[in-house]
Amino acid sequence: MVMNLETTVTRILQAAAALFVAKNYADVTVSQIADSAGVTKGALYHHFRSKEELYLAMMHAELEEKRLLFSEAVAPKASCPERLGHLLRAFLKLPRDQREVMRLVRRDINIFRAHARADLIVAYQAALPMVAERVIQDGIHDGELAAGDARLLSWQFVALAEVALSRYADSRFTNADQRVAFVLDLFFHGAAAQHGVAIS
Amino acid sequence: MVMNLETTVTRILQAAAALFVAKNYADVTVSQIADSAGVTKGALYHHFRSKEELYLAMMHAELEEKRLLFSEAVAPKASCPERLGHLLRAFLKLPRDQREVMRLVRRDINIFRAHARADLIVAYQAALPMVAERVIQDGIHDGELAAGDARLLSWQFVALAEVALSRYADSRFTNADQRVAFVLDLFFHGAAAQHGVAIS
DNA sequence: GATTTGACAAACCGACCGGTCGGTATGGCG
DNA sequence: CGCCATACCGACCGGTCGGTTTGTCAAATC
Repeated sequence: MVMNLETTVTRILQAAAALFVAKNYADVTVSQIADSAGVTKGALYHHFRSKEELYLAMMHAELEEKRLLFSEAVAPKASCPERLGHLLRAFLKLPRDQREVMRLVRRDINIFRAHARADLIVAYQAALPMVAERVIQDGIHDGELAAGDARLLSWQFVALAEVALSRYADSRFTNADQRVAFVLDLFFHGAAAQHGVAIS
Repeated sequence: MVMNLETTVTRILQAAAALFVAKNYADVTVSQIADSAGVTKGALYHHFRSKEELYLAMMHAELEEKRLLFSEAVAPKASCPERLGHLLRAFLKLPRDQREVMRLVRRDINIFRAHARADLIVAYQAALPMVAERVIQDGIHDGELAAGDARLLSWQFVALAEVALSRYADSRFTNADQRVAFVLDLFFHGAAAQHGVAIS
């Protein structure tokens, strides 16, 4: 026994991730997931008690993976903008559908009961906003950022980054550096025209 | 004949809006919509050919309403920040579920076929981002904003505004003015600490 | 080598839901 | 009044989908 248990489970999780990114929760059937993973529905239900449990397992696995990735990206000691730049670059290096997984949380958050929902939000926040929040908190502490609510600012930062990753934005940037610079500049200095700013 | 045709249709549309805000497209049944509107499913299907058509009709009606509202809000001649402030205030004055309707577009956009999807996106963009875009374009033209892609900037602005409308943000602001000022300040001047800025 | 156990397959079930359809009520119009 | 169009009702159907049940086979256990 055991044997390729792990490969089967991970194959199911990967198939589920791909399908849930491509289609709505309700429009993805467990049969499709099973087929896509090369197993039968019976096998799938042998490893997961329900469609919901499978979805949640997939999301938590993905989010934990991202959390580790992003945490490492901002780990080096550097200035606040540099570290947020590292974060953005780590995000950009992900293949498109890996990035899209982050979007699922917001899309599907209201289809689960309160308990599962809260767990998902916690996992999502740990994966991305809280990583940014810690960097921003350091930035506030070091005087690189104006005093303010670090959590709110981190969400704002993530929101700006997401827009800069949209399909429309794809056509506006020629490379990743440009995109990163744009987001950082907007977040730190805003969109107003510079009228000869004096930096101390 | 005719008579309360209009009231029946609008009651169905309103019931649909409320339900689709509260639950996923797939989790809202047409029977629920009919019940909530005080009619039978037969009556509903007398006025709408399908669930999808009903949803789309509801969304287009809502978005057109918002488009008018927002367009009026930014109409007065004023500075770019002032006009964007008007836009934010118009948004804030809406009851919560009216605001949430705007979120539906992003949530449900990928459950329809290409044609309906494109229509929805156009209606959404006309309702909010393009209103902001025109203001931002004027701002760039008048030198209030740094030169840049007005469309991309408008999306960034909307993204910032949405975060500032989140439930968490609710707890960080005591009144609407504070919220508006926060978003405007962040959008125009960024989050960096001010080191004695000289404005011409 | 008999038995247990876990991984998987395949057929199946029950509930639900979008959509249909035959029919009724109402009210304008000639 | 007779005729027709439109608003609306409510029972019903076909299909789908999450989940279950039963069976099989191979590896582990004794």
